[in-house]
Amino acid sequence: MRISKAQTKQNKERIVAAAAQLFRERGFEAVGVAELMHAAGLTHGGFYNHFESKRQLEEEACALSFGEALGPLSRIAELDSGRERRAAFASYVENYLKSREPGAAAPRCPFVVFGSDMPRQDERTRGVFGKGLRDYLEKFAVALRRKSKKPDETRGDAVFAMAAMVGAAALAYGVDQIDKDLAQEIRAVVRERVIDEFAN
Amino acid sequence: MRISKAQTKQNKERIVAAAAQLFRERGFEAVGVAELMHAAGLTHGGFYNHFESKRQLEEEACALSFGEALGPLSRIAELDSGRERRAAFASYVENYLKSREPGAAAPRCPFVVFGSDMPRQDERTRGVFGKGLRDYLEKFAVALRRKSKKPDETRGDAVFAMAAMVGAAALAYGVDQIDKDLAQEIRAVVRERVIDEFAN
DNA sequence: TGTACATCAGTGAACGCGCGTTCACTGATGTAC
DNA sequence: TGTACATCAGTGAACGCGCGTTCACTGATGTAC
Repeated sequence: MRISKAQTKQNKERIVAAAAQLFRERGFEAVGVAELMHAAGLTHGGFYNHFESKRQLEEEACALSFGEALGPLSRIAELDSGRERRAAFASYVENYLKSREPGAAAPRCPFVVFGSDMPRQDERTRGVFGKGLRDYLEKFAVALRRKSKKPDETRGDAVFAMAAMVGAAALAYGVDQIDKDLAQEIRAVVRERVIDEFAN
Repeated sequence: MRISKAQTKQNKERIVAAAAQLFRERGFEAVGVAELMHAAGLTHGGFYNHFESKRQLEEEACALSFGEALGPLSRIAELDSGRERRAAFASYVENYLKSREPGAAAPRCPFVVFGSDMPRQDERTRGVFGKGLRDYLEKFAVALRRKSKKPDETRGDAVFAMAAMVGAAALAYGVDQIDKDLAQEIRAVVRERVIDEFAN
């Protein structure tokens, strides 16, 4: 049965949204086209009415994930008062490295999840990752700017803080199921140090 | 044709060694049993004479990788002089975050590569990861110990430095093919800050 | 030490399952008059 | 506005390929006498 244009557009958006979430939970390879379509309330046969291939969906899902990740950071960067920015940044770090529920397949940081797969992705998807990371670091630096620091020092702060957060998230996720205490310790240490060093 | 016991043992070791390298280069799923056996100079049919399943090989390859990763760090931890330890640690960080050749599928840090896949691995493999990380952090802390610092502060230093290094490696690897300058910048920033903060 | 037989690592064809992709078909939407 | 036809998103069966796994077979090793 033919579907209205509005409905069609909405269906595609639901597919990409479902893909962004599932890919972030389990990675590209572990989520199949049929499961994705089902998660969007459709059947697998119609997939190729919307996308040329699964890889193209991977690209669009990446782009959506990075866009969503950038939003909250942009809002911090836009705050005028330095005090407010630092308070908001502290909350951001708290949330990024808060302890996860045991069984919860929480939507994860796209940089952590997608990074490992980039070498085997299409050039276009890699471009999306690169742009996502550049934009993210840029906003990160703006969020961390201080009158007392030079711009390139702030840039370094952003790179270093982000690396520490991403590394902590990656390591903690790896041991979360087998050694919850260690996962918590890693998150707590990096959370406190990043906040101490860059939000106070 | 039957093979001597010594030869059999050596063949198995070659399979595990090849797997450790290939898995670190491309991840578990992207490397097939046939390719692995071929890399070890054998044909795929004999695989199950050595392993119950591909997953069991994944576990053994993980264990080998973590063992190999621990060695150099242990050697640093064993140095008596603090000055020597810090110099050796600085070299270690330099090497860990040195720029990679463009096409080189360099053997990567097992924590970066395997972490993402742990939630979908066997409990035993997750155990290997957990033990690998605990041992690694322990040696890391010993390598960083200083008379002027309390043990739990040193522990925090180890967790934080390792998170930053792992995060930098993960991010840099993700953008290495698409934006080499950004990858280099991330490695350089974290390399210098980790060395400044913990090796000086 | 030499001989006869059992063992078992290695080989390569084949199996079976899952997954990405294709296809014929359906029927409501969109369009032309 | 109403009617007739073309379009095309959605459906579910089917295809084909790759990969993990199995299997019958080989022949040198290991062992028993």
